[in-house]
Amino acid sequence: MNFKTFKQKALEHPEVRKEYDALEEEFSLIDQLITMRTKAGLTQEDVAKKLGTNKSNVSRLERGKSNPSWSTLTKYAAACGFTVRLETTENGRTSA
Amino acid sequence: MNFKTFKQKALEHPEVRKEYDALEEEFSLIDQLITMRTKAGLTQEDVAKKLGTNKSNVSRLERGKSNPSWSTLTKYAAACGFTVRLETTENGRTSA
DNA sequence: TTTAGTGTTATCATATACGATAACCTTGGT
DNA sequence: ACCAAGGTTATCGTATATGATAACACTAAA
Repeated sequence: MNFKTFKQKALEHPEVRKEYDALEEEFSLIDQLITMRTKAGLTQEDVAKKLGTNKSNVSRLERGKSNPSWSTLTKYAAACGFTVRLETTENGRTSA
Repeated sequence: MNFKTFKQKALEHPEVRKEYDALEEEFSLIDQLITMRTKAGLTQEDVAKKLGTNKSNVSRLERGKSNPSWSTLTKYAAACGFTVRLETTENGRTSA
């Protein structure tokens, strides 16, 4: 069990999850995908069904084996009960 | 001249830009792309060169004629001097 | 240890993003 | 009116994202 797996597992526990939510962390796109699903308490198959696809494809996405399109990210997030937005940061300052 | 065009034009003026930066607005992905480039003071051709591609493709992207991949968004932003991040918002609350 | 649930990998087919090129349109300056 | 800069559109080729299916791996619980 590596750290990423550990983190995702930990999020399944309400207390951990609660503390975690308090933080504003920055991590990889993949981490964010997995975290959304974990927070939603869904399996890859659950998400796949909502997306009208298969769990293998969800796995591929979460394993970073592809370079997802914006709509894929949007749909995946929606299936997990999230909305997404592109946060852009100009060299130095943060912005719209 | 429609509103979107007007907004982009307005951003070229320093005073407008300055006031605009103060706001945290939320708009479409395309708006964000165009705004990044406008803020950077670059032409589509400028960005295209930095990306190693052609202005026509940049136009296609900004006109919403495609469904860009995450890496395309990242590269485009970098060419404009920005970094991007996927902001995920869980139904109701905001999160990582 | 077997089993069920979950996730992973491999492979193929199809849709589409992206690059290249060329022609065209729009607008501002002269 | 002309011109040049910036932006748009059309089209084609290639790479790759995504869907479908099937086989495999891992873990926890009985």
